Amino acid sequence: MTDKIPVIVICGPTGSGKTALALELSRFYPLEIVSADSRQVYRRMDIGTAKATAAEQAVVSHHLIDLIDPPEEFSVADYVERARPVIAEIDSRGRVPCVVGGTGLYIRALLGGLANLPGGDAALRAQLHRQEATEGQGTLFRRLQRVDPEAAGRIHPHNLIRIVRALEVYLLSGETITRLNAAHRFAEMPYRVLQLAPHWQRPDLYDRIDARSRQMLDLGLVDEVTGLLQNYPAGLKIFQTLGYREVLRYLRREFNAEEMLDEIRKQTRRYAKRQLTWFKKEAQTIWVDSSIKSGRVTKYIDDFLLR
RNA sequence: GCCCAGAUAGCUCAGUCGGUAGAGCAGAGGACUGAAAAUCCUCGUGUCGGCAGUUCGAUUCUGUCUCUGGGCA
Repeated sequence: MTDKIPVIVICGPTGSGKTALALELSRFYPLEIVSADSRQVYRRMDIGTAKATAAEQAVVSHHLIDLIDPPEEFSVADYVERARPVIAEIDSRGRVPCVVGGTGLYIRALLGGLANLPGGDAALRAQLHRQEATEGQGTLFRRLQRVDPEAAGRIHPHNLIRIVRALEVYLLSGETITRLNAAHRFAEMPYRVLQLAPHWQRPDLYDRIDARSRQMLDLGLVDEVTGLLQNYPAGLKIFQTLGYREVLRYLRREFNAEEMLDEIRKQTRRYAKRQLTWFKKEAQTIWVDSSIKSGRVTKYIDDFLLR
């Protein structure tokens, strides 16, 4: 029980001040930051992912940032595999790992473990998508109904990505995703966790998102995307990233500058809402007044670390 | 000051041959186990600008007032 490594988690929606809070806390506690962000793992995606700046990274050690180049693929499993040893090392140095990020699935998998499923197979996925395209909409869903009716009952017929994944698991392992997941339920619990999330009134959060969207453009997001396009094809997955895809459409003249900004703001608000839905569902999330001055955050941490 | 056109959901607008109304967008809620900043689902009651008249019944017709565009002086 008590020999479990203590981990502080700062999660929550984009723009809620997770990074700032972590930096602030690192002045009072021997923290090292473990990013939990599916886009900050990419090099050359700095502005649009609101990555901690070099100066900020110099103040506290940051981990799991800038791991791979844009053409490379990355998954939850890669994340967990890399994060686990990093956390162990931080602990062995007598410091406290502080997981900071908004990618809910990564955090859940890190803290709860991942079921023993086969990894993603790009070629198989492409093949399945081809089947859907040639044989008509609904083909894969009907196939899933035959193979794993329970999964088909859970997954909406339009949610192709999920349908493909469920079929992929079956085709690669011979076992259904339903059965493989059933025993697991994110129940590993390898760490002792304090999970905090900055709390905001919705309009205030949206104001922050609006301001940050504009700031990203002011800092040169368009140039960042242009630079990426000079080196990589526009078909890469990273160009589906919020912010980057809107800039791409601007560069293709589908948007003018104002429409691009509006679209980034809107999509970011929607993203924040999805994140809120995710973290609200996790009962252990403690929503805290984000200003450290209230003393509430430090109280939680003191209690947690002294336990 | 006069003439014309508007005033309906947060926004843009449609509509009701008189039986209290519906689209798009915005917004809200939700799902999620190797693509997760991805992907997917659900949700539309609002003094139909105010007041009065006609009518069994007015958001709809009539009058009047207010406001907003545009035009003429």
